Amino acid sequence: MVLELQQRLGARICAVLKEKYDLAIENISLETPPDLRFGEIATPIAFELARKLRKAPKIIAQEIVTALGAIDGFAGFEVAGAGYINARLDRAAAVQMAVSDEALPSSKELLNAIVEHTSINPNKAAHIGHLRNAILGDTFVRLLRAAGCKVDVQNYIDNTGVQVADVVVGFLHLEGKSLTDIQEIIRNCEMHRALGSARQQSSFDYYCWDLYARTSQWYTSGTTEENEARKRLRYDTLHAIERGGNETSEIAELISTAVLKRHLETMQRLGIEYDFLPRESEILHLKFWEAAFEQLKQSGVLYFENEGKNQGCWVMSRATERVQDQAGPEDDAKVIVRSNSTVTYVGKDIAYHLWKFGLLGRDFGYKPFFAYPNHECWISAEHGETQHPHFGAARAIYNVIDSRQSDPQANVIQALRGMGHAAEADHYTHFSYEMVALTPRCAIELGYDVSEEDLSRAYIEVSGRKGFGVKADDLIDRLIAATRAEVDARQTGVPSGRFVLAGVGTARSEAERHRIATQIAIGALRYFMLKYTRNSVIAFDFKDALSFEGETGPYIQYAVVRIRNIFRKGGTTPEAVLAEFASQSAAAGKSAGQQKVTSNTPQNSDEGTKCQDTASVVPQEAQKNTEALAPAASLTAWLSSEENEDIWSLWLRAGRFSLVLDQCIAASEPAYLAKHAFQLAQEFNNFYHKHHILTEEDVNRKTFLLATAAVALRELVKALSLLGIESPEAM
RNA sequence: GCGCCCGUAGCUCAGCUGGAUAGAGCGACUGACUACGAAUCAGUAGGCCGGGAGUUCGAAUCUCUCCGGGCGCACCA
Repeated sequence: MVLELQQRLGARICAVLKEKYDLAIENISLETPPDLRFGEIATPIAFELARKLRKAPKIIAQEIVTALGAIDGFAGFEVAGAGYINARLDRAAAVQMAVSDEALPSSKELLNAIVEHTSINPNKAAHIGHLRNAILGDTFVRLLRAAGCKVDVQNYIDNTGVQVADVVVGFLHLEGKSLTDIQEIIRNCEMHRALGSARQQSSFDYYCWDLYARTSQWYTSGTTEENEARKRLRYDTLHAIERGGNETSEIAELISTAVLKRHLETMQRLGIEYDFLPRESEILHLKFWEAAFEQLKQSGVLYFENEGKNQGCWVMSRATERVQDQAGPEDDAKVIVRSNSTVTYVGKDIAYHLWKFGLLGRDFGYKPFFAYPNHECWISAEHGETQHPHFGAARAIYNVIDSRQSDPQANVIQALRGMGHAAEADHYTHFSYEMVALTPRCAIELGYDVSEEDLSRAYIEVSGRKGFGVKADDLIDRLIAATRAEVDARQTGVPSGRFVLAGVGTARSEAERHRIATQIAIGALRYFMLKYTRNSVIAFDFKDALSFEGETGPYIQYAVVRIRNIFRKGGTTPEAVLAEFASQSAAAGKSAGQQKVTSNTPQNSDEGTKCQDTASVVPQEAQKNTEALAPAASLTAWLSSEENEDIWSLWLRAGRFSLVLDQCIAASEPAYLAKHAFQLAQEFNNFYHKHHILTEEDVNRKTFLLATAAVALRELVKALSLLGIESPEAM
């Protein structure tokens, strides 16, 4: 609603500037004034034009205002301050717009996009850092889809790296396990899992977490000779895995696949699903790099270095500035192919991204891998199924990768551009975010040894290698336990201050309690990860993450539950109320437009009768009284009176959704939506305390208040669902 | 040494492309539950927006510089 009106106003101002001053200004900056006293939309355009036109801003503003005339949806314009133009909305009209829930303007060309996120090395359990990645990525996917974009979700699996080799070394050489032993361990974990045993017994990824940390330590814990032998073992294992077709690579595949399944299960708890899992092993075996190498050589992006420190390597110039007159080797260049003719990580990444944009001329094989209730997730394979969906060849890609990787990401973009794929380079977004670290207090709480130096820091980086961090499933389990305690407390009538009314705590089944607790826990977790903007480091602390008050997911969910309770108690539904309110205000709007008051009383229409019988003892009088005023007039009065400013403010906030969505996508920043949802819930709670809806005697006003609640509900549920947070029926 | 990010209330953070009186949450203190459930609401206190200079009618926001903190910059993967 607000977005639409802003666009309308912007276009009109644009036209005025054109005809009046012959100025072609594309983007009229429009903003939200700090206070409703200044109207709903404002523009400082007159300030910008002051110098160009050599006139005082105030005079320009006045000229524009007079030239604007009347615009549909606006009540008027005025000049304020030193030259602001403030626009006041036609509040009754705006409310009607908000009720109709306008379709989203699909302003964006319908881009076919790939969002890649999660991408956890399949050698250990997921930790809180991975949660931030996956939640950010998943939420962004939801935002893009809401805006009408077709999105494939990919989760890149580096199953041939040293990290996997380390766990293989651990199993084979530290634990002396064989292939069949490992199969047995995995089977055992799955059995324990089915029985609902504790995480330590039932999670293969937890087993690997510890083993990986032990192996990492083992490499440096022996004598110098021993350590060297161990390192050799490590690289022999790595190379065997990369080659494939041997028992070591078979073990690696077994481990990484089992851990990957655990990751998908963990993420599924948060409502996160994937479409395709491309694996590094296929990028290797299907010779993606060889195809890319040819293209890179032909385009001249890579060149062979004959001297200097990178002698014998294929390298890529790093920076954009090419100092031509500077002779000699470019030691600063990025090595893509080593002197032993193996390819670096960035090289493989370039090949992979050429595939993403459909520029490689090769494709993966595809096999189904993981079944979600509503769709299948596919995985790359050397020899896939003949029938499979098509991935890749996207117009835009978003890589959710932490900010430490911005250098290699920039390298890939630079290579694309150098190869002449400028459009692709422009649509390549490194969706970067800062890490999740632990506060020293949290680290101590978890029982880790914290050094003196770390104690003095604000936060300590998590490390999978050291086994230092909070595992994702542990956190989710703790959250569910905490929310479950709250749900039970509200259930058994142990009140947090208030008497629990009979009937309020109607006995809920075990399954129901569990479901509610889970919804709240996930809501708390997702909101916690989304409320910070991307480039702020989250210093993780259980106290903050386990909080359900204030700016949290449960706060917003609670507002939803409150609204639902109102409708439940009132014996009506949001849909019915909105339908009634819409027909009422539409009819009234028409009559008001004709300057005539009709005797039409929409309250008596069949739609609205349900909520009538409980309240309104004096329907006849009430109708008589409001007849003189007519719903439109009273609506306008309610929306503009001082003591109802909170109601109008709530409607206005509710109408900002598409504007916020636009901003989120433009800035790749889901936190804006999180903020919006919280503010909306906050305004609703304020409204809730101030106006008691069900005891309102004026039936027209009661309908109006119910409609306000209904729109708030609709917008809250919509915003929450885009944040991946469910709206519980009860709490 | 080079590059990127951060520095805003006691703490954790918002502040969109420069704009009107710098906002939330937590914590502290005061109040409000026999109402549609208080996982809530109202109120009070708390700020040279790291320092300095510049651009501008106008700077938390842009530029430069200094200070403080974090992360990158390998033929590792």
